[in-house]
Amino acid sequence: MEERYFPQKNEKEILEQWEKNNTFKTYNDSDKPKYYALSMFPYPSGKLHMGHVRNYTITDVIARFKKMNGFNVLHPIGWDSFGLPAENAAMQHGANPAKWTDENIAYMTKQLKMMGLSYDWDREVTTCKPEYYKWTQWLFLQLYKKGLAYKKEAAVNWCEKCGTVLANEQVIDGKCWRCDSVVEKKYLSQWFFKITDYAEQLLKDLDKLEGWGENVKTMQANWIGKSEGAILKFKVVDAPDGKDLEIPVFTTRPDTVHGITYLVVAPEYKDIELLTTPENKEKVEEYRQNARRMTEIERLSTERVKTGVPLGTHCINPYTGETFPLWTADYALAEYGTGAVMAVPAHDTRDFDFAKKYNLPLKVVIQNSENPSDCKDAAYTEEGVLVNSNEFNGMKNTDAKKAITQKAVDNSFGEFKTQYRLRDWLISRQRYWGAPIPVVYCEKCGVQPVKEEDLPVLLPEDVDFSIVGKSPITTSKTFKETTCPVCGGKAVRETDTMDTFVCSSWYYMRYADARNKEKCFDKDLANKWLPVDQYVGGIEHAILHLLYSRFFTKALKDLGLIDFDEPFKNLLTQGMVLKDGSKMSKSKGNTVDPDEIFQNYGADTARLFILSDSPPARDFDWSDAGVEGCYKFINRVWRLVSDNFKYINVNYSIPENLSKDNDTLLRNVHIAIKGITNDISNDFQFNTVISKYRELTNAIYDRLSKNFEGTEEDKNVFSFAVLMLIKLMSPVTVFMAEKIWQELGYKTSIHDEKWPEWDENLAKSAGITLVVQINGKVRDKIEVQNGLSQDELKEMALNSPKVKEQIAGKEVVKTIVVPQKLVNIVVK
RNA sequence: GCUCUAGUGGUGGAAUCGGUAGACACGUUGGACUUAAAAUCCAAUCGGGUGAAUAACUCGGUGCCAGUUCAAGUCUGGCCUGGAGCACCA
Repeated sequence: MEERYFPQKNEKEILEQWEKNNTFKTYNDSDKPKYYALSMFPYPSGKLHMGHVRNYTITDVIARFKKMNGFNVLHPIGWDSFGLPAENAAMQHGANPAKWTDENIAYMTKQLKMMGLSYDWDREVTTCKPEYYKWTQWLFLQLYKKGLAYKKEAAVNWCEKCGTVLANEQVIDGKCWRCDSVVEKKYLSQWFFKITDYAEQLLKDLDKLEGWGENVKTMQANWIGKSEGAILKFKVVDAPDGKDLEIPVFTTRPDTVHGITYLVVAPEYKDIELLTTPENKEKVEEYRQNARRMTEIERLSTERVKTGVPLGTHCINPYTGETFPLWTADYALAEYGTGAVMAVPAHDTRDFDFAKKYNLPLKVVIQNSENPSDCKDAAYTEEGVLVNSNEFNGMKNTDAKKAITQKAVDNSFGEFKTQYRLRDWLISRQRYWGAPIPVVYCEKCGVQPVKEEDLPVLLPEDVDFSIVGKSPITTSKTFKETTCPVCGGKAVRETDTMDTFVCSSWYYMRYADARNKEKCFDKDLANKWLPVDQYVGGIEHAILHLLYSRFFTKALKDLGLIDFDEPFKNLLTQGMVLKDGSKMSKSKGNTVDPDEIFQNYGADTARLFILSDSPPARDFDWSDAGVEGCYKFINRVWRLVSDNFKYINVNYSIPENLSKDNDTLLRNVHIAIKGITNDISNDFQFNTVISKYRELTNAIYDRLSKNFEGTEEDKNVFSFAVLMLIKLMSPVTVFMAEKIWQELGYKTSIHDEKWPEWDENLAKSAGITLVVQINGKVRDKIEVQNGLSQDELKEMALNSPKVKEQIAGKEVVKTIVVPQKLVNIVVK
């Protein structure tokens, strides 16, 4: 055995063996229980970054641990390979997006293999390949048939720089999630998925997801944004052309209805022209133009003073008979509720600000009886009792909500209503590098889905990427013109492609049956492997990918394609990889290239280090010294074996009645097995797992340095300790463990070994340190043997000379004995 | 503003049930080995105080203020600070 460990040479050699022996292939038929471990699949951007390394290492260790614990583990990988960067590369360097993507995948595949990840490469999926996107298109057609995919004209988010529309979820602070440029509003006809049909289920089923972090669940709940309230309708009394018009509003505060002093409609409100008097027309029109020109950022700014203009018309309040004016103001949002708001300045801070600016009246209808407010300086938004509200006076406002809405229901001017903030998912993209939306437009038959047997609708290759301002796909001469699947007449293809998040909303199901040419996947296989037992990825997908995937799962279940209704049972959101306290990024120039680490220290060091310093969910600060430390530790373990090779007997047996030193080591091994197993099982605390590797290593070295004579007993216990250490480390330092295993003469892989078990009686030290406290302060520590009775412990504590000295002349009030731990003597 | 999350040495972080605060490392300092260096090994390392002392002892200490308890990093109430998400959502 070599004196030093040479990662570069050994890792390469071992990789070749694993590949040859198919060590990590997953078979569908197995008697073992299944376990599905999954990392969020990467975008093939060119090279792995440290975030990838962290993500894949965490999942890999979980997969290997579960495999050693007797599970049939599915641990696949693939490529989220559609998307803009490939297209941008094509535009900038004249490269073909497919070629660019393929080259990146090839390089990153090499890197992933170098990391020693236990993937079943036979299940690799690549979303940009026709054999995959055929099924993305097929699923689109199923959703279309169910009415869950539809086209509508709407105000949508437009990113000029990316030349495409974006989903709501992809607009961050009014900016594009990808390129950070300001998003504009455009009115376009676009394809949507009806995710809002599932708003309630998506919200309710969050409760089922016990293995998800509270942060992710609340983020999703906030995004879905459920509000219970009422729709109340108000008749317009003086519409300019004498029409009978009604304005419905959504409110969560029907209890304040008697306090309405005006009503606001959004500038984009559909009937606004019918509600405007001729005298006000010009001003209203001007205001609407302005509102339209404003960017989301300007409009959403809470700093901005509220503005608006009166329409000149009025409504009547059916509860009071009072009339009140109509205004338009951009603090009312067209897309939420009905686009109209009843304004109660006394009890809503926004209405209060607006009323104050335009000198609109306010009317108090809720009072706190102990501390009444006239609402002159601020709106009163707390709970209270109704006043100035006719028959509802004296009622608690929480009760009044229901009673007042009920009155509207009884008199047909309102209803109970649950409102969600979630909007439908806009999936059209005016880009080339995505799955074409499989529909055609026929002059006679209108919108028609492509026939399933004609899938996939292939991306054309005769496209020109140099033309700016339109989707490259529209430059194809062959793509657009086609025939109608119904009448056979002339038709044109949809040139929009699907949001890449559609592709990634079902890839984890495809892994169950990745090579199926007849179906998107076999139902039984999907039901067998899913849901994913452990999903690992970045928090940045807390809403986007994770919400879309949940929607897909529910929709696919309703389509009868699967039997489960949540895709990911447990979710681990790993923290970021930082360098010098801030996120690694090219622009900051603080990146560390994984290749360099693999070259200089080997993949084992990278794996060990990235798990060692922080728990997985927390941010991790990369330090060169830390890498160095891990590399040293790997060599320390290697030397432990190589320097003491002569003492190792793989067919060891542990005799009874060990010497004290050997007994201590034996116990330390059992303590380590127990601790490491628990740490992995309990939230994957890999940082403490690695400290326990070090503790055990230290304990074994300790044994060697004291009275180690190389007797049969010494050798047997030492052998046991070393072999267990290597096994415990094998999910993390995968190459070194395998190499040592081979050096010890094994012909099979250590990665097919069973996880070690511990003996509960041995997983504790032979004696305990009894802590003796007086009034809760530590005063003495006594080494005692295990298993003494409470009285014996108490006796020993009271006999301690230090204790005697301290309690002399005082009265012992009480003595508390904690078995196996401490005695606390309370004195006065 | 609302929601979630965290706060422990010089640093990363440990600490099942409330029971020795600071495991394991990094860093630093000193030492051994060496002609020298690297590598390796050993020791010290929360702060204050008493002591000639690397002896012995003692007090304080887990963001702040209270409380519960024999005992609080851990439980309860109130605050402060950082991070994240949402945000004129009626």
